[in-house]
Amino acid sequence: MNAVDGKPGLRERKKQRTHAAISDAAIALFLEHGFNQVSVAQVAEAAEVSKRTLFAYFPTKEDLVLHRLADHETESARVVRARPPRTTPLAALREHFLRGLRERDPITGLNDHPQVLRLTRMILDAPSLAARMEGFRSGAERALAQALVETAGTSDLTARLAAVQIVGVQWTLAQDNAARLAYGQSADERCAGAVADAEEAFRLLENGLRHLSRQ
Amino acid sequence: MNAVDGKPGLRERKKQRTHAAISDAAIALFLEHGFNQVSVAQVAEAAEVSKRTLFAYFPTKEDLVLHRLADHETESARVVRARPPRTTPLAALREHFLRGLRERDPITGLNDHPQVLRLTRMILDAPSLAARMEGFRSGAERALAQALVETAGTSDLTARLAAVQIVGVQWTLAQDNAARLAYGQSADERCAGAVADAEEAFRLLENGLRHLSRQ
DNA sequence: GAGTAATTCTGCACCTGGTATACATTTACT
DNA sequence: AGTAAATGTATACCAGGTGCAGAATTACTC
Repeated sequence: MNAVDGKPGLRERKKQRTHAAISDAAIALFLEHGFNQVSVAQVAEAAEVSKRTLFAYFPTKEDLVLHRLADHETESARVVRARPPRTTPLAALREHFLRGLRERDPITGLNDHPQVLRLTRMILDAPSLAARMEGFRSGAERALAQALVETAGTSDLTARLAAVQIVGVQWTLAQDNAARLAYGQSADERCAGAVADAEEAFRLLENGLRHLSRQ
Repeated sequence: MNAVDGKPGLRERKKQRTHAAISDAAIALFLEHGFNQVSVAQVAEAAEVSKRTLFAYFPTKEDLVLHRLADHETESARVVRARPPRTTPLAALREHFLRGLRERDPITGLNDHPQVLRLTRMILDAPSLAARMEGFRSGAERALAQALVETAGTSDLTARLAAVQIVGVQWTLAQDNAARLAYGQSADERCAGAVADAEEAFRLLENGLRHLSRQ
C-alpha cells in the first residue's frame, strides 16, 4: 500500500495478478491432465514463474487447488455468530444450509456446473487433496466450537461435541449430493431429495439417535 | 507356511522379525529425536535393512508409527456387529467406551504410561501423523455406517449420519482426555471426570442438541 | 528525476519420501 | 543337491519442498 492513500500500489497489484496467474495455470493443467500427472515445475513454467516463487505464493501443491475453499472453514462459525436474536445455532445453520441448496452453493454438493463437477472429481480422485479436505473439516469443527462457546454459553466440551456432530452432518449431506451428481443426476432433479435429506438430518441432530434402531 | 503342518515357516518368522525390527527401530528413533528429524534412510540403517525393503514392509513413513492403530479403525463397527441381542448400537458402543476407560485403553486417551504419553505427543506434534489419524477417523465412520446398515436396518444416509456423529463424539472424548493427561493430570485423577463426560456425551447423542442453547 | 533501501524474483544446489530396474541372496520344495 | 519362487539390495531416479546468494523491481527520499 502507498503511504498516503489506501489504494494498493503497483507491488500489491502485481502480487495479486501473479497469485491468480499461478492458480489459474495450475487448475487448468490439473483439470486437463490430472492432479498427480502434473508437476509443480510444469505449473510454474506455465505461469511463467520460477518454482521458488510458486512456493512463495502457495505453501504446498494442494493449496494450488484448495486455497479457494479455505474460507469455508469458518463459514459455520460465522453463521452462528451472525444469527438473528432468539435463534438457536442449529436453526441458523439449518436455514443457511437450505439456502445453500436453493442457491446451488458448491459447498452443499448441489452444483452441477461442469467445471464444479470436474473439480469435485479431481479432488476425490487425488488422495492428498481428499486428505486436506478432511483437515478443513476439523478446522471447521474447531471454529464452530469456539463460536458456540462464545455465543451460546455452553461448556467447552459440549460445544466441541455439538460442533463435531453438526459439521459431520453437513459434510455427509454435501458428500452425498456430490456423489449423486457425479453419478449423472442433475442438480434440479436432486434438489427436492437433497432438501428432504437435509431436513431429516437436522431433525436427527435435534432429536438424537434414540430411534436409530429398535433392537 | 509349510505345506503339511499349519506352522509358519522360517520365511514367515523372518518376515515378522524384520517387520518388528523396523517398527521398533523407527519408534525408538522417532521418540528420541522427533518424527520429522529422522529420515527413513536412518531408520532403515538402524534396522539393518535397505530403504527399499523398509518400504516393502511399510508403504509410508507414517505407517511406521501408525500401523499399530490400524485395527482400531474397524473397532466400533465390530462392537456394533457383535452386540448382544436386544441391545441398541448406541448402548453397545457406550458400554464399550466406558469399559475402555476403566481398562485404560489408550484409544480412549485415558492411559498415562510414559510411552503412551510420548507417542501421543509425537503424533500431535507431527502434522502428517495427525492428518493420517483424521484418515483413520473417516475410515471408522465408513465401517460403522456399513455395520449399522447391515445390523440395524437403517437407510444408508441415516447410517452415515449416525456414524459420523458417533465416531466424532468418541474421537472428541478421547482427544479431551489425552489433552488433559498431556497437561499433567494422571489417569486416575481424570477417570471420574472422563466417565462423567462420556456419559454426558452419549446422552447428548441419544437426545440430540435440542437443549444446546436457549436463545 | 537520481539514488538508495526494502521487497521480490530467480537459479541453483540440496534434502527427503518414494519408486523402477536389474541383480544377488535366501528359502522351500522335489 | 538342485531348482523355482520369493525376498533383499544397490543404484539411479523422480517429485515436492527449502536455503542461499545475487539479480531485478518497486518504493521512498531528497
